[in-house]
Amino acid sequence: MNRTLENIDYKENTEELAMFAKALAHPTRIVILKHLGGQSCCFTGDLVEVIPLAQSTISQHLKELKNAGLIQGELKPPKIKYCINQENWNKAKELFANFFE
Amino acid sequence: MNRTLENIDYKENTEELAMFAKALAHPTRIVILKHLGGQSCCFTGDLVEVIPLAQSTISQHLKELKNAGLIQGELKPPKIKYCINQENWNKAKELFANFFE
DNA sequence: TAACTATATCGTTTATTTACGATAAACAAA
DNA sequence: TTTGTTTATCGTAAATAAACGATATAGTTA
Repeated sequence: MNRTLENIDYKENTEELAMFAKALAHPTRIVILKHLGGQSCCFTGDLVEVIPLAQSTISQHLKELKNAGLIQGELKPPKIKYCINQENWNKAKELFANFFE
Repeated sequence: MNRTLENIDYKENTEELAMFAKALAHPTRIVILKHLGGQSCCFTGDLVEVIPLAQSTISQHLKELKNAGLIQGELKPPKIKYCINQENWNKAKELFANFFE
């Protein structure tokens, strides 16, 4: 990490694109997003059954996707239904599309 | 990192997409790629002048982009001319486009 | 051959990420 | 109220990433 330099300010799009890319930078998170793909949603437990990782690990990945804004959780006690956040998904889609021309 | 579980095998596209995303997951690397954008190429030194980071740090980022296959270096002694690797760039472009539908 | 130039690599430090098991929290149902 | 279910959070260990300065390397030029 940067230790001695004051923070660089990149253009906003640059930061945002890097942020979305970081969210996609792990195969488990790609799998989760593919699972949620299109309009469909799912519960944490569904993912735990499909992905061979500890429940806590999957929860952690979900948190990162949520922090990046790509998904959102809706309370359906005692479960939580996760869906794509369509607005940010579209934003990410556009940022990548523009980036690649 | 995964310590106790044998490696999961994700589908190939999943791994590859995550790998490209990881390469894009830092604003400095986005800046570098934008700089190289389209067909134009540049030398390491050009980037060092533009980006306020140590030369060694930039070289490190270039190495990661090269490892991901997104750029390639051509010897123009004593310089090295970096360009987009168009083939892999297109592959990445397609993977992202498909992923986002 | 000796110096110069441009870039890569090495060694190091600090921060972040990824994984786990254990535990806590929120809510429903008994 | 107690129990069960589902998910998040905590604490921790190991790996990886990001930054730097110092040094090595490759190829020109003097």
